[in-house]
Amino acid sequence: MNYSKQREKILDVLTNNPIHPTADELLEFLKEENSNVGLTTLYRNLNQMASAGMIKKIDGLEASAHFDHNTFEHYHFICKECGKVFDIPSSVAPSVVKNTREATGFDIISHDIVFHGVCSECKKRKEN
Amino acid sequence: MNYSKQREKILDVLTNNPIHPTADELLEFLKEENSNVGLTTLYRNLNQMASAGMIKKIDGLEASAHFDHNTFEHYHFICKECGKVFDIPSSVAPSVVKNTREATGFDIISHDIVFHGVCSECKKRKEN
DNA sequence: TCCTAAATTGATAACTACTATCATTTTATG
DNA sequence: CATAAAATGATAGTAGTTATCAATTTAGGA
Repeated sequence: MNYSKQREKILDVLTNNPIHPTADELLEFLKEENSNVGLTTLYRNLNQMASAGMIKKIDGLEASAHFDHNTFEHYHFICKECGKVFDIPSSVAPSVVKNTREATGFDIISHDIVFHGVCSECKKRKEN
Repeated sequence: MNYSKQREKILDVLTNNPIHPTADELLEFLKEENSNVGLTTLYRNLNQMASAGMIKKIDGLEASAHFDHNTFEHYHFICKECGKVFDIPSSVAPSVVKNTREATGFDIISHDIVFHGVCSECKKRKEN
């Protein structure tokens, strides 16, 4: 990865912002500092830096929402090979709501855990 | 909420599908059963049923991804009043990856927890 | 049963977040 | 310097979703 003024600026703005800006918000911040960056450049750099581990992209799921008739509390696992979504029992994270409420004092209305990885079937298929 | 053929069909297809279909996939399933439903109607009903608690919408975050310079393992809380994103320490869900790996046998590459609720400041503001 | 108001539908158009294309510019290195 | 690789950014396009709104359907009364 080569150096570029724009990337430096983007990382700079991101580092000095305690909030977790969206691309749109970053564009705005950059404009305010008179360091305009093209939209494409911004997105490209955010993705590059995220896959280089320099920053973190928080997006949980792909573009489209999934719907589930199972309204019991449970979590989700998305296989990056086959794209299938699997249910994960809520017992894998006991008292996560209680812990979080105690740690923050916030009111928690809902929460979701999304795992990304490779499911059993795809693991098997890749071995052969 | 009044009865409607379309809503019944949508819920029916959703209930009989162990996978967690996207709106697009649902549209396809409905077509296969010769019960065409308009795109708008589908989305409207999914959202209505989700907010009525009849089904669950899995999307974790709003449309746009957020970026974070903090690459330490941590989770996120989104305040539904002010929209701010807060960091939550990973200690609120100890051994969640280990538990999930043991429960499923899946390879877990990454995971994210997103809480929705009301932050301290907004709680205070609403009291006054 | 019929009447009416409220709810629902669905075609169309629009919006938002994001990505592909590609000519131009910048950076790193021999 | 020279040159190849990398990066930029304007433009156009895509995907998922929502707004608009006239036409249809539903749920209760009279």
